[in-house]
Amino acid sequence: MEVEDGRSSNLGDSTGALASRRPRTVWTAGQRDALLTAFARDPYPSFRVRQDLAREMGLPESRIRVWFQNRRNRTREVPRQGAQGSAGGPSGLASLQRPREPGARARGGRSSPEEGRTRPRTRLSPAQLMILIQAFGVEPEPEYDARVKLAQETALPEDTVHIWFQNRRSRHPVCGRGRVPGQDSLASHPPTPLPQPSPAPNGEPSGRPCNPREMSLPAAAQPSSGPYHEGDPESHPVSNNYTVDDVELTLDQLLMKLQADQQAQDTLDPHVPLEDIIPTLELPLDPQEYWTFLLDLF
DNA sequence: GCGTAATCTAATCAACA
DNA sequence: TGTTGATTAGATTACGC
Repeated sequence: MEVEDGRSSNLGDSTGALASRRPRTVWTAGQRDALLTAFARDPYPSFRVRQDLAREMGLPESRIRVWFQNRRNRTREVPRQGAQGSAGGPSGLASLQRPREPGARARGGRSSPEEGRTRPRTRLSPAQLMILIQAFGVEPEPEYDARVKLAQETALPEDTVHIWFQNRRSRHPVCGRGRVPGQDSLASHPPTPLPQPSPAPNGEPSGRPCNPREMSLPAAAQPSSGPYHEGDPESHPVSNNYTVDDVELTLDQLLMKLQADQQAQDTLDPHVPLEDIIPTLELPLDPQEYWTFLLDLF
């Protein structure tokens, strides 16, 4: 599994400043020609085609996907003045209509299932999930550099990390955070610290979930008032006979173990089953039960 | 200053347990 | 059937030339 670093030779380095955004890709004339040719052939290339293009150009597949997204948007744009045809939609769209199945939706719709059409679905391991959830609790909107670090820690492509955060934000909104309209959220937050094993008692992550069900791991033990206990003051302890303190403690241990392993190996192997790690911890509760609880929690 | 890469949200599909 | 990774449209921001 490759980790996209997005720093190909033809990428500009933005002055050495903190990379809140991925350095802007500068296409060569040859690359642009190849992209335009591919776009003329199919504005909705499959994952396989995008991957082939990426390989030819020595760039991450995600750059190819974004180029096609932007290209479609620009091609679709119609003049604001004098535009008409409200009944049939923008006329400029005609050539861009993706072949759709009957009943396919306007958004998120896809053509019929086809081998290699989409990227193979990623199955995140418990260790990878733990790292991501922990990071999300600290910073739900990680900047580019932080995403690259997380990608290295989890051995996932940066793009997959990015998508995971997007999905997570949309499905697990956090209180007290929100994008200010007209403001680039990427530039509006300080550099993202990587997750720490033990948040200070009062140093809870700002990204507190709004949903009581959402117990981002490090924020699990929060007995104080607030949306967490809305209508269910006994909702935590979370499960069985465990208290949140038990969970917090063991999660801390688990994270420290993972980080120690990572330091020892330079990179964390996300494929190491969590069962192999948990028994080595000094747990205040039964490892097997804890493992079951973790699976339930995730 | 313009063109466009990068990023966001929202909606949706679809694989899988 | 619910969860969640992947994809899309559309809008916006900010960087390279």
